[in-house]
Amino acid sequence: MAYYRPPGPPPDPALVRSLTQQQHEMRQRVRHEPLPQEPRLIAGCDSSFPTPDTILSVFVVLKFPSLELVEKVYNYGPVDMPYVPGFLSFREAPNVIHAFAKLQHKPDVIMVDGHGIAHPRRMGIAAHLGVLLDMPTFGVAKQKLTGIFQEPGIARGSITELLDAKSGELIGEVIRSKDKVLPLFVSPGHRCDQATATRLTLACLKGYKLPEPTRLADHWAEEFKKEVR
DNA sequence: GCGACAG
DNA sequence: ATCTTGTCGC
Repeated sequence: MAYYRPPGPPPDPALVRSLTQQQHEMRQRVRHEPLPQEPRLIAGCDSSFPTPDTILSVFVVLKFPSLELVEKVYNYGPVDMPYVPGFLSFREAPNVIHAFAKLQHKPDVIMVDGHGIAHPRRMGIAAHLGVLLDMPTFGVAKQKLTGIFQEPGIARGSITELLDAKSGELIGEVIRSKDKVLPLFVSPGHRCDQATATRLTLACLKGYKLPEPTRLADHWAEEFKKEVR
């Protein structure tokens, strides 16, 4: 845990206002609903940074529910936007979109490494990408960004709700994906609902803390990183 | 006023 | 996210 974080360069107030406005507008386009049909292909998405100013985004596509890997692609490019909590998508989405375009097999749903609506303005990167790609998406994050919750039981499969501290609104679910490991934060992005996000996450567990789509995207991000260095 | 703060 | 060794527990 990061108990203390040294102060980084202060984010430009004007930029933050602009990005906040963009999120409010995009939020109006988000829809929550079940998938039209059971997915045949599920994708995993993740990004890494080979150097401080370059980003490498990865997409893996797996058959569902067998979880057999059918494709993996990546895109590598420069990053301009700095990291500001709550505005991660503006820094990563552009490159992620380019990686998605390289896929030969378009998935039925995308599992994103990060939050869906479990975000201050309900626009985490999973929701953001869902709107831009007009694809069903949901987020699986390793750390909480916002909300309150009770610690789920230590047994794999235990689940508790992630609620907005002020309104009490359900913004996600906290899932113990493996015995005794820190829980995951799962929330719908776009064209997906909480029940589906949680169900698919559980269906993609293979004994590791991370579900296969995200775990493999993470793995290949490390492998591809060697190629661009 | 005091914390919290995805990747 | 990224930089990093040894170490604890199943």
